[in-house]
Amino acid sequence: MKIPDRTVERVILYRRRLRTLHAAGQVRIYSHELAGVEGVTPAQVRRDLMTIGYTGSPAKGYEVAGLIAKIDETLNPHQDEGVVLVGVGRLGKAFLAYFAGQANHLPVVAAFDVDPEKAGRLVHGCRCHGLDELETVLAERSVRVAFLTVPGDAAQEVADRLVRAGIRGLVNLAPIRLRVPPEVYVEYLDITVSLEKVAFFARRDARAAARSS
Amino acid sequence: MKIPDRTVERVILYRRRLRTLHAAGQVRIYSHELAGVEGVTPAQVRRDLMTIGYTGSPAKGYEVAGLIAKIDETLNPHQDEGVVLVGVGRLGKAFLAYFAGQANHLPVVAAFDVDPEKAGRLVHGCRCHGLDELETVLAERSVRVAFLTVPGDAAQEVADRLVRAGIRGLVNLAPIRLRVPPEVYVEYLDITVSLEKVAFFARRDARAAARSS
DNA sequence: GGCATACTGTGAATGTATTCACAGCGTGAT
DNA sequence: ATCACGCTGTGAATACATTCACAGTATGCC
Ligand SMILES: NC(=O)c1ccc[n+]([C@@H]2O[C@H](COP(=O)([O-])OP(=O)(O)OC[C@H]3O[C@@H](n4cnc5c(N)ncnc54)[C@H](O)[C@@H]3O)[C@@H](O)[C@H]2O)c1
Ligand SMILES: NC(=O)c1ccc[n+]([C@@H]2O[C@H](COP(=O)([O-])OP(=O)(O)OC[C@H]3O[C@@H](n4cnc5c(N)ncnc54)[C@H](O)[C@@H]3O)[C@@H](O)[C@H]2O)c1
Repeated sequence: MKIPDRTVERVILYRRRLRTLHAAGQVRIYSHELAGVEGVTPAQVRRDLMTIGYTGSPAKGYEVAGLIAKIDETLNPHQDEGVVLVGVGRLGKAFLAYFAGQANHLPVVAAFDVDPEKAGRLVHGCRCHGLDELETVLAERSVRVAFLTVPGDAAQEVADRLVRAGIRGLVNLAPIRLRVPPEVYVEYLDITVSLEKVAFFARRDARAAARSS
Repeated sequence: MKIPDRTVERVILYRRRLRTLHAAGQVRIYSHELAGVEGVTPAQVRRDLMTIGYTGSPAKGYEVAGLIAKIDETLNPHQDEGVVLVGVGRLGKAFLAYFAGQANHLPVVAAFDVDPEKAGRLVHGCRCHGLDELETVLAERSVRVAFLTVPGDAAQEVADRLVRAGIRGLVNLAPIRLRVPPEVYVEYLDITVSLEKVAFFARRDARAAARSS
């Protein structure tokens, strides 16, 4: 079953909202309620849930707990898997701090940096290694996903090495497009591009716009 | 002339690459060269340039300098405009540091935080104000775009206030969807969602994937 | 000068995403 | 029991984005 990129993104948003509602004691939800919160149409919500194969009932809507379970099962069929972060600079440290404070099912299990100053230290509870240990740690922890927060001119080189070490997914914060083999998925978070885009659309009469990232 | 979201994004990437090439002395470029670097097809590049109304010549390709000028003119028809940042936390500080080191045509002209500790201080060369000065500063500098790096539970409230103060575009880093009037454009940079998406696609056989953000 | 080349510009085709619109149904009201 | 309601699930329609494919053409070469 193939789930399109856009749908995956929205389903992740639904899940986040559903968890909050579940914690607040809500048992059922209608497509238009979820839609309202996430800024999409009810039809889209129904189509998305159909895509992941979850079925509600016309009179009662969707069961919050059941839907969360279905999403978990669809998106995270395996055990919690660790991710790593390469480039413990300002941005990298902010990320480590942020993820340290979260009970995530995708914990950051290790960080890496060329700077020998940083090797061996704990940064917000996350062990920072020298680059020489990269292959070993990745293999030990069987990590498949990495954050890339190194300077732009080191990014390709580091990405190559990560891919060789078995990484299959990258969240790239460096302002360059990476060349990777087709089986590696890259998500680009390009802050400068986002800013320029917003500056452009802020000028014209933008549609409310949703789109995540 | 309406330029689609996706095209704007790619054009911004082309411009970044073109600036590097121009600095390196390259005078002309073919669609397939630009495409190769940015991970899109040559046909797409040509279509994008057609959309912004730039014309090359079959034998010589596109003129690097002319194309940059055309993109600038299309995307940034006005003078350099300042942007502001609200929420001088870990992420906000990283951004301020980053943009301070760049000669950007979208300079961060002011920052804001509720924390009285931060008010009045200079953070990486950027003046940090208390929230009470928000309306005044925005009006003075006629700022239309803002970064939102406050905690999730403050984001909606701050966004409302920014919109009331005249903001027309937001780059939102907080993990919630904002309710804003339709004339306000919001770009979501949701790091957790990106991570989860990558974790999902890293598992299946991902297509090389481009997509920015 | 004439010709072969390799590109661009673009209509048309294809592919993908979203929305419409409605049949069908379980529920709660009566 | 029966009915009316308001929801879901989904085929079909639409809208949007990408790619194909090729005519047209400026250039450099001989
Ligand atoms: N900070 C921001 O707000 C911001 C905004 C937009 C983009 N970015 C991008 O994010 C990336 C990181 O930004 P930053 O501000 O944290 O930079 P930074 O300079 O603070 O940190 C970069 C870190 O990477 C390390 N590093 C350098 N080369 C490395 C290598 N080959 N292997 C491993 N580690 C290496 C450095 O030692 C440093 O600790 C950059 O590509 C930057 O362009 C940052
Ligand atoms: N740090 C990360 O790597 C990371 C990753 C993903 C998402 N985020 C999101 O980015 C946002 C900022 O993250 P952070 O790590 O910088 O948090 P932080 O707690 O370090 O910083 C938040 C800042 O916002 C200020 N603030 C709080 N309420 C405010 C208000 N009403 N008006 C103005 N300022 C206010 C606080 O004083 C603080 O300085 C959060 O929404 C967080 O969820 C951060």
